[in-house]
Amino acid sequence: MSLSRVRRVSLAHSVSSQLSRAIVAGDFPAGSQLSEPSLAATLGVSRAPVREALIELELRGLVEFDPQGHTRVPTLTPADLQEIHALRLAIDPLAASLAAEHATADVFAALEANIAATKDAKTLADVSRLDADFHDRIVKSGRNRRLMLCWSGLRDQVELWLTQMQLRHQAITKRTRQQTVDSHNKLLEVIRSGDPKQAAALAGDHVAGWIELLPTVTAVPKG
Amino acid sequence: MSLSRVRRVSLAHSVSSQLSRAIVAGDFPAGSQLSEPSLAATLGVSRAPVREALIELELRGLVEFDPQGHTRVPTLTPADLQEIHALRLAIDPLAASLAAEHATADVFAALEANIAATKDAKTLADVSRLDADFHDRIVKSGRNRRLMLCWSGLRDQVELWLTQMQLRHQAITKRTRQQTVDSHNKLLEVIRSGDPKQAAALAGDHVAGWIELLPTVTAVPKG
DNA sequence: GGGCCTCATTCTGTCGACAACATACAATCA
DNA sequence: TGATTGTATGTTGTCGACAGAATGAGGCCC
Repeated sequence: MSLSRVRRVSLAHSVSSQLSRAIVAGDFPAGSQLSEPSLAATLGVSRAPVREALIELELRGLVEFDPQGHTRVPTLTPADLQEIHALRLAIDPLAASLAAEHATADVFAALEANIAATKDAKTLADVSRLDADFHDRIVKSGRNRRLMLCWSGLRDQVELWLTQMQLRHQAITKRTRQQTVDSHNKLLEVIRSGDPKQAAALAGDHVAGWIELLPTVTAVPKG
Repeated sequence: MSLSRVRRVSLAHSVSSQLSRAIVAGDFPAGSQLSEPSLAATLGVSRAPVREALIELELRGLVEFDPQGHTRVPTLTPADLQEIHALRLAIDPLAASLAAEHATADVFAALEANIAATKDAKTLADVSRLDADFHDRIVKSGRNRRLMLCWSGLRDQVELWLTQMQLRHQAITKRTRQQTVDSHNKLLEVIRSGDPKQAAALAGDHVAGWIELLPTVTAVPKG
């Protein structure tokens, strides 16, 4: 039997990850207030870890503090989404180019598995989750911690936006799914080829394509 | 007389800004441990606001938590600087293109004043501060909060790196200064022209130029 | 009946205290 | 002497408590 390193996990971290999952999943309506005492009571901890988690979530864009100091779930507007997309148009090409330089075989395997899974996706939530995971692996393979930090914040906010638009359970069209699969396949191949510039260019196209895809899905909310 | 909104400023915010200034200024040696009790005693507050400030500083990259939970001033390596520069190569063009779309007359005035001040810069610290301010205004004029957040973190870390390299008081050559002035002038003009694509391209060149400039100043530390 | 004042509630910001844990050092034993 | 144990100190993670501010309900006066 091999012993593995014991890692102590703080309550604040548990609260943070639980809260971020809950917020992204839509457990709290947009604009609703998160009171520290009530969260602390619900989670069975004191206010201190809750407070620390909220500070972290604020910097990640999953909650915001109003002028009175109350914590609220932000109501993401089209302008917010535009901000996010503008940043992604700058970030994703960098991620792809770094991946082209540093990615290893196991990354490719994971990306292939991800694409295979995407072919079975039924809802927008499935595609979204798999897409986020796909880009997660690309970003991580680039080995740039600061880039990862920036990306993870954007990713969570996109997920939150999907939830707030009530798009999570909308069925996807074959065309949307196929488009995603094709796009990811191309991205994977160019990264595997190891050409940073081509990878960056294609990643930019990928994001731009996704942005253009949005109106078609937002046009019919409540699938 | 016009009344401005009274903003209550929390101790945590004061601690955060004081600490970030102190860290960037080099008051704490690289790698040194920041103990909460001692900081709290020095600042005359309890540990709670100090803790909150440290969490914020960690997400901004000005401190890091080691596995034991101790807070340390990160020792920025060349690899860190490379990470930062890679991100800036992606971020700055976006900032410039947004500025080209949204910047107003007062921004141009401020940028002109900044360039004028740069002509009198004596040390690398001067140039660095003015350069950071120059880009600050460009980023802010783009009206993308998420971009501003990302940028401000990078800016502080670059400042910290300059401090750790003991480059702050190094005299600058006329050539370096002139190069900065010329580059900023060109950037200002292309932003003023309102062409986002050109602005983005030029901003990328600007960052790349600055990166290439670095070896020449790091080659002779301790001016 | 409408506007104003008071009060109760709730929340945040801050504080001091305690337990668990890590680290360094001194003491002990083979 | 060298390894091990015990101890003392310092630090973090967490908790409960309190003051000040904001908010809303309810009563009161005109």
